[in-house]
Amino acid sequence: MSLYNLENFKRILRDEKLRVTSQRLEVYKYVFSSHDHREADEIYMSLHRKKIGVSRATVYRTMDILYKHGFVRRMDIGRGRWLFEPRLDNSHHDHLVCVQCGEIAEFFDEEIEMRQVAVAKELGFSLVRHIHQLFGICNNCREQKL
Amino acid sequence: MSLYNLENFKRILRDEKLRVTSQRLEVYKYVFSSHDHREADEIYMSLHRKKIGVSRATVYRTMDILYKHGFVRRMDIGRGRWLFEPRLDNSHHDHLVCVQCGEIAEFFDEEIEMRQVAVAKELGFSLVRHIHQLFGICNNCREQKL
DNA sequence: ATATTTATTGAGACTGAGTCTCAATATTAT
DNA sequence: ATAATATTGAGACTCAGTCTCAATAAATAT
Repeated sequence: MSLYNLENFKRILRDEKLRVTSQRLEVYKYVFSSHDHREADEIYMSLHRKKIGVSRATVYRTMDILYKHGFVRRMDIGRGRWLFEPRLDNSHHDHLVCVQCGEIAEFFDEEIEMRQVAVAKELGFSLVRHIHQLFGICNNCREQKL
Repeated sequence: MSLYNLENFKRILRDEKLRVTSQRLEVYKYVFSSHDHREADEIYMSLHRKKIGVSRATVYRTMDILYKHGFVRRMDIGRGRWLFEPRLDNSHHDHLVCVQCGEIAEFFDEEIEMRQVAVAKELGFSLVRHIHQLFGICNNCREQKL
């Protein structure tokens, strides 16, 4: 059972003195309808195709709320673009992306996490956050090349 | 003595059948005049202030050439922006950025590098490249807060 | 319930780093 | 010197994302 169900989102909105609007709920429901990583514009277009009327501005604004309250993760994919994914549990992970087909795998490595903190400390920094993305070629794509 | 001196750049241009133009040389000279990490537009503006006439388009095009031929590194700082730094040696490193003052430190950690390859392999990928940025608060900024 | 207050929405203008166009110009080869 | 062709630059364009502001809808007070 995920912490992040619709009722929880409504509660947070109320706590923050934000209004519970049908648009916000539609965006939430769509984002949490799968585990997929999506761009904000993709979300807007999908809702649009499904005849669910939520403007582009509202989708972007709602994704900000979801991000700021920890409902979704945000992955910088360059050129000013983000990929959002629903946060289904509280575990941290980073991403491994296939440069051929775009497939995304998630990883978490205790050793890397610890070394990051240590490296920062050695240089006189206290670590706040990190971006870590690996790019490679997945098994599928490698086989197709042979 | 760095591999990357002006003569070497000219040689590469000739080898690639690219023309040796005063604009390209000016951009090169400016980028290699310090170790600083700069955005393309900063480079354009600096040359402009120094009354060195190189258009914005040419600065961007020249930075592409420098990047593609390994003269500079490029660091994605989000929202479609890049930071360039002259590559003064062949060693790989990643960055640690102070979220308060923007100071940039460089790091290289053998352990992290090895784990990245291992993690990718475990998930069925062969690693091609990675983005790894740490964000923290530097000693200076921490002290100023006290 | 109804009125009042005020947050939210949406169409479309705007932003800004970066890219592209194409006529004029500069470099290289002959 | 001339021909062939790559490069340049001014400014238009791109595109994800942000902002504006009048109209609308939620929440609150009466």
